[in-house]
Amino acid sequence: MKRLGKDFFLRDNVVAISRELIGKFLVTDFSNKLTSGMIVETEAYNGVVDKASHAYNGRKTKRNEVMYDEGGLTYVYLCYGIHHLFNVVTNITGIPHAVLVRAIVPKEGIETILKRRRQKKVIPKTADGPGTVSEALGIKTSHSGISLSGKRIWIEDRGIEFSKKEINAGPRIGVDYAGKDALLPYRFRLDKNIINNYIHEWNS
DNA sequence: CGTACGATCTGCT
DNA sequence: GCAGATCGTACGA
Repeated sequence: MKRLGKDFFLRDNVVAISRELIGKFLVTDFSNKLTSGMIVETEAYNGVVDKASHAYNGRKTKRNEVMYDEGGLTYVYLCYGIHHLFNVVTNITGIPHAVLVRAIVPKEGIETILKRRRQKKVIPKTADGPGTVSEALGIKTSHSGISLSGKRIWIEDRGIEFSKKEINAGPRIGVDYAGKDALLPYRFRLDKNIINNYIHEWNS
């Protein structure tokens, strides 16, 4: 039940961090409603050399400037005019690495999560996809640039470990424009059977 | 200033 | 399987 500290996010290897985040718990606490879920899918974005990254070739705008800040901050931006996508900034100041959280299995605050998602019960699609993750946890673009050491959003290690075999690596979603980089195995997801087992176990 | 489009989701077919 | 929704952001003029 320990919160991941800055040292975890300040490290250099964003791909390794992306894999290690599988099985950790993403927690939010907005207006006294605590909600959480186990991270089961992530994607790594490898900074200036990664064509799929917002920071490719040193690109820096008002939207993505937090990526250049120190690891352990959030980067949330709007996609397709609707979806708020949640990322964790990693590496030291000046190196714009980030990990996109693509799916979680809801754990705490289920009632709040279902209300936010306008659903009656937890199904595999409740927080599967980056837009739905943010909706389930109440994360919006206004939460970009805040610290994971604060009281509103953080990540916990609750001692759940998965073997390499249980975590599949593959190409990232929706980055066809990235050419060769679109093929890199920077997407990590927990085995679907294991995910479904947790969904069942935590809702019965 | 104007315009094109995206690290997507949903509902309908 | 596919189209429509929907709007801030980036970038060129």
